[in-house]
Amino acid sequence: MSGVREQKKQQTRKAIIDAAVKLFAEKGFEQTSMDELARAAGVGKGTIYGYFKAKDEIFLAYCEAELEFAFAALDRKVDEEASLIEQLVACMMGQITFVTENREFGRIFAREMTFPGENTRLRSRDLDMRYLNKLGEVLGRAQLRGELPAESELLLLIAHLHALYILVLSTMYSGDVTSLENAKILCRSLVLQALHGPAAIAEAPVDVQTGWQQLRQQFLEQRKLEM
Amino acid sequence: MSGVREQKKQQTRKAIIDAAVKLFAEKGFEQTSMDELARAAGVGKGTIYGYFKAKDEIFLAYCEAELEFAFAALDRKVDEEASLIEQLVACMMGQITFVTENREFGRIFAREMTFPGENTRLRSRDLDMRYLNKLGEVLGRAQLRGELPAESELLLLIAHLHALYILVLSTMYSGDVTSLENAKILCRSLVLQALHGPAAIAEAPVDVQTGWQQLRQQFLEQRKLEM
DNA sequence: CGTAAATCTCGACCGCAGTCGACTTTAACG
DNA sequence: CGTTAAAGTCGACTGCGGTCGAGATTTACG
Repeated sequence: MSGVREQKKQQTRKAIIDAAVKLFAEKGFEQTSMDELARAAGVGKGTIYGYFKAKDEIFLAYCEAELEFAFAALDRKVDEEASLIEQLVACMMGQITFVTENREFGRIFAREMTFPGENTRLRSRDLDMRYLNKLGEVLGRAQLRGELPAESELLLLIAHLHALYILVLSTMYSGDVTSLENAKILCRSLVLQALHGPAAIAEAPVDVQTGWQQLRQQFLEQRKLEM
Repeated sequence: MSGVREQKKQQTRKAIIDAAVKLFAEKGFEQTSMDELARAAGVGKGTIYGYFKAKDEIFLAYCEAELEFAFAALDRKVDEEASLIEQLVACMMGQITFVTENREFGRIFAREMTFPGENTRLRSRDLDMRYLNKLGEVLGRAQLRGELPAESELLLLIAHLHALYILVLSTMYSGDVTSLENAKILCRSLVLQALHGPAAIAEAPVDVQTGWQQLRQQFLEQRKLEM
């Protein structure tokens, strides 16, 4: 029962993740082969599969480490005194910025989180629970402040906002939105609409309106012209 | 210039797609190898890559054919006389039903549509434009009927509804929603909220409220208990 | 200790998607 | 026609993710 074995296992696991973090960052996920990874970690290829079911899973482990940073940053970024909308936009943009820092990384991550395969389902669930909780906190505080009707269904609202987040992410991969500023404008417009109904934009501050109009114009032109 | 060559090309292309439709339906996308597909289509494996860049692309071609049915069905299903909400729910459920008929098929499709890779971007854009247009029609008619404020930003609303559709799809793959009925309840609740604001559920008909409450309960239990 | 069982490690191996360049068929032109 | 260039076809081959079972290492126990 001397933890020799357990200790070694932890070491090996760490060696694999460390090697993965290094290689994924250096040359990308797709471009890193399992053979390389095994060599870099100083273990046999088969050994890796004793620790992770699949390459994707290593990737998610890597994500978890990275996500610590992202969430810590989020806590700093979300100003509890700001308006509900600004807080929500900050939440969404925090995630989007993070995911978009490495485009390829982000796509795999987003795909796996949004439409998880059988083997990554539970893990992805854990991960997005954290984000959902964050949204819940923000909404809960707003409800206490009276900025949100008391009879709002928070869970439904969370789902709603999560949907908008996924959409914005999607537009960044489909090419409809190409900059973080535009993503932010889209976030703000959508959140506004979600909280204040279909006519929200018409009643919004001028800068939000013009921002949206520009985005709208870009979208229409792009969809017409391209291909 | 005698179209002999062109004609043959069309034949070959058709043979490949036909074989793909047959095999994909029979044994699934992942389980069908390119060697098999080539043999079934009566061509060499390399030849396929003269017609399609990658396996995914054959898949999308297959989708396009299937989608014809789905859209035709959609036109039949969406009752222009029904309330806006029912029409929107019908749109969403039409897509969801279609995508979910073959789970694995649906996941690949949803992933590729929501977070397209470089090579499938344009094609996926075409495909979802059709759905977006459909939503636009429904919303446009509702606006004329006065069921929607005149100052609504239709494009933003379309984006919004599209987001909700993706979310519902996502819940079906993350395991939070497991039946089409529940998906429908979620759709209806979300659409209601999107059109009437955060307090919409509280003002909704009783059956919608209880449906949502049950779904909510299921979700909470599942997330607590599992794993 | 010794030894048997359990656990862990490894790289040869498998099946697959996708490439390559040798080969065949068609088109173009004198 | 004959000849040449272009277009199309093919399956052996490459590199990959993932498996497997033989062998090494640790544990449990007499």
